[in-house]
Amino acid sequence: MEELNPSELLKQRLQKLNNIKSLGIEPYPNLFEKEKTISQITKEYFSSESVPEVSDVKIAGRITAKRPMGKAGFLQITDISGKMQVYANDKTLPSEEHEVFMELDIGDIIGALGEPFRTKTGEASIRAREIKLLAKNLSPIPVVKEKDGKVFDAFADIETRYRQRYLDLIVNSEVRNTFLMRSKIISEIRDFMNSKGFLEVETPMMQSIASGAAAKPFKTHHNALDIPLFMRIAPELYLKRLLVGGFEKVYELNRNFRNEGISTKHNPEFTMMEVYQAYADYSHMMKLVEDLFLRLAEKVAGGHEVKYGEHTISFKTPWPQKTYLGIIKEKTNIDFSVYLGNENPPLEEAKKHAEAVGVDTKKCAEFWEVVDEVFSEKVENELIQPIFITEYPKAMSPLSKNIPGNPHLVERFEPYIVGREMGNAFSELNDPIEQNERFKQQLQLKAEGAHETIEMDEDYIEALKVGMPPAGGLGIGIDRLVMLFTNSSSIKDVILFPLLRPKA
RNA sequence: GAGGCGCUAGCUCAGACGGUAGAGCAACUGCCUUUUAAGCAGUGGGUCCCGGGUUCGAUCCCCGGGCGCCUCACCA
Repeated sequence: MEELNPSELLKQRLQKLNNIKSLGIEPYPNLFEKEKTISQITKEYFSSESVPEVSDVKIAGRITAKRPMGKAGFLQITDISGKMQVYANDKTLPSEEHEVFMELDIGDIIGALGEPFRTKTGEASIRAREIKLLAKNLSPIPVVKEKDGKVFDAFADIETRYRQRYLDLIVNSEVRNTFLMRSKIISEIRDFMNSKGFLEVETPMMQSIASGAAAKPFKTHHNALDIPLFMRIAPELYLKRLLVGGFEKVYELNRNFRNEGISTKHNPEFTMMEVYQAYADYSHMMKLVEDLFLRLAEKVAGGHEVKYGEHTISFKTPWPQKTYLGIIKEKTNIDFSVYLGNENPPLEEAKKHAEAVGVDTKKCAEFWEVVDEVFSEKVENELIQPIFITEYPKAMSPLSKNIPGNPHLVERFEPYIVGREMGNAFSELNDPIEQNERFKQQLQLKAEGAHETIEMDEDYIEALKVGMPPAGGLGIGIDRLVMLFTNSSSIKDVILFPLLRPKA
């Protein structure tokens, strides 16, 4: 029990708990079998004016409002599907249960059995002839009131909402809806992928080399082997080992971990889907992305349009395409393509161009970092409607395959929606000798001070030497996708328990 | 990591030349047997985020710290 300074509220609740026990009633019974949700009951008994005559409707959920009147009273019960009133008085209930009924609190979980009826104002209700306490609430929940769509005394403190998400879920129905939607979206994605013949697989979350992306990993240690391990920053290289192994269409939908900042768009653990298809290339991945987003829009929003903030996003296919360097030129008039053939493109010149259009390049240590800075400052935010940005410089894409006949550009695209990168895809580099060279170039760039580079993975080169079929690959950030389809502005609003610093 | 803002009752928030605080809801007591932001009457409840300084006196002023939010940086 509570040791230190039980609050007055807690003392009162504990007193009630004892009262209930002294009546011989178990305040935390083992089981109450719920047969129907509130919305099912509503549909079944209250879809017309006249309520069918039955006496044994069973309802269970949490008390979220209480309107007592003398020896009678109404309780508002909320379950996962909705809300319903339960009415009882000293005639409808046995005397002992009536005694408990009178003592019930907002926050208690109860089950009730009784006949459905409409009150004189027409509200769907249950007249209880049996009420069972299922869990006594000792720590009061926020009480939110509502009238005509207007919310009073909203539970709004963001920090408490995230730290005690269960209260947020109990009290704020739009939060509950967002997470119901998240589950639905993820399940739709799996259905979609499975229906296209992709196999869902699981590859290591703990890896001895954190490669496959450019990011800082979390480090841990395995005691028995006495080796360092890293939480994965991407499953990419393992999934491609599976292509070597003969699987032809695989995907993994699970967590990645990156030891980087926290923001409205970043959580250290986030959900990613990666897809690999052998005997395909990036154009197949484009089609897959278009079809997937359109299907999600149809399932979630009932059409090809989704509202996000002030924007209405249309997922009609096909999406437009623009090349990476082309759109930079279009928006800034800087033509970086003239440097493509240059082995060592001049950093200072890039900075001069960038600064001329007002881009701060202080942090950039390398030519292509400057280019990418220009892209994110001057282009990204304007890509509201779905678009594919294509043809990335090879130097920025160490795992992708060249465009045939073009040694400087790779077959790669990134889908952008509402100014955000939603994914990354390319034709997978399967030449082990070239891949080895690309890893080495990454090491070189790192030595020159580039901030994020991809780690060398020699074991992966070994796999490629066995032979990987030509393939297209795709990664999609699922949290951001869910943000888009749930009209959420912070990633914390689509992650049930976002990382927060522990309360001291 | 930097800057800005915030932290007062269980919840939402007021407030005070610096003299240890208040409302609504929730809770408690009484009345009320179809209410629905139920109603009426009454009652209780606070280390005013933490620590230090100034002061006769700090929740308020100053300094330091904690946590959060927003913006920026990095990425997805």
